[in-house]
Amino acid sequence: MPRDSQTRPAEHASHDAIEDVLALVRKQGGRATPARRLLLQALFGSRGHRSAEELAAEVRSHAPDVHLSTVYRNLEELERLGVIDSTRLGEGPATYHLASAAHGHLVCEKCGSMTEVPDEMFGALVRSARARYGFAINPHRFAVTGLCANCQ
Amino acid sequence: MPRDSQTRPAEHASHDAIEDVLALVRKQGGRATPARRLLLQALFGSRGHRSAEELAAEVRSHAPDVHLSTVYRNLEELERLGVIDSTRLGEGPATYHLASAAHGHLVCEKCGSMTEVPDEMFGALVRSARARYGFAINPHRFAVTGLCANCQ
DNA sequence: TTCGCAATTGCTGCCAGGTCGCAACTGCGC
DNA sequence: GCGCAGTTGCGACCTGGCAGCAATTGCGAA
Repeated sequence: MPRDSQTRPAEHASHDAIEDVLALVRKQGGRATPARRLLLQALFGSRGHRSAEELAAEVRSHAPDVHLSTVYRNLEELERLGVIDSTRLGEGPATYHLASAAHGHLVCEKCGSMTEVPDEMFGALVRSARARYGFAINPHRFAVTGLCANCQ
Repeated sequence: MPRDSQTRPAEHASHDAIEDVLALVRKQGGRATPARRLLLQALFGSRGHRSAEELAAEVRSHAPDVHLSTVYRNLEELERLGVIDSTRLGEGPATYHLASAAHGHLVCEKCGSMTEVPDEMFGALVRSARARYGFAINPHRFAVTGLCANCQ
C-alpha cells in the first residue's frame, strides 16, 4: 500500500504535530506509547470539546484494551505539558481540547448549549482581577454560566 | 424560660427572615416543614459558602433523622425560589449561600483559596456577552479560576 | 542485538457527590 | 378532624474520577 501524502494532507499535518508532541514527551523523560499516540490522534482529529469518556471510546476503536484510567493519566500529562486545556463545563464531565484552540466558554444553565467566545471578551475582567487582587485569571479552564438567547 | 428578644436580636432578625421565606414557600403551594425550617436556620446562621454536606450536618445536629437527599431537594427548591444561590467552586462540591449576599468568585487552581469579588467586576463581560451573543451571564453561579497572588 | 530498568499500562477497587423511585408520613385548607 | 398533595426517609444506583499494584514495555546504553 502506497503512502497517501498526496490524498490526505490534513492527516499528515496532524501526524507531524503528533510526532512533535511525542518528541516533547520524550524530551521530558516520557515515552511514545501506542496509547499516547492514539489519544493524540483523537485530540488532533477534531477541534471540538471531548470528554475523557469520548476520547477513550475513540482510542478503543483502534486499540480496545486501552483503559479509561490510562486515558485520564495521559490527559493529565498532556495538560501538564501545555498541549491541551481541560475545562469544566458546569455539571457534566471535564472536557479537553488542544491548547492551540484557546477560547472562553458560555454555557447555558437550562439547555446546556455551549458557545465558544474569543479571549478578548475577558480582557477587562482579567485586568481588574490582576489589579485589585493580584489574581491571574485563566479564561480557558472555566465555564461562564447563564441563559442563552433561546432560553431566556 | 423567658423569650430572649433583648439579648439576641440578630437571631430574631434571622427568625423573621426565615418566616418570610416560609410564607413565600406556602404561597407557592409548598409547606413549612421542620426540615425546611432547620435548613433555613443553617443558611441564615452564617454568611459563608456551605456545601450540602455541611448544611446537612448542621441540620442533623438538631434533627438527626433529616436525610441528605432531603437537604438536596430543599436546596433545589430554595434556589428555584431565588432565596439562595448555588455555586460550583471548581473541583469540590457545590456550595450554597443566601442570594442576598450575591458576589462573584475567584478560585485558585493551585491552593484552592477563594476570593469573593463584587458583581461590578463582571460588568464588561456581562454587557459584551449580551450584545454579541444574547447570552445573559449570571456571575454568581460559576467560579473564575486562575492563580492567586501567592501561587503565581 | 540484547539488556536493564524506569515509565507506563490494565486492572480492580474505591471514593465523592449527587439523583431517583417509592412507600410512609404530615401540613394545612376545608 | 379529614383528606390528600407535598414532603420525607431510605436505599439503590449512577457518573466521574483517582489510587495502588503487579505486569508489561519503550528506549538508551552496552
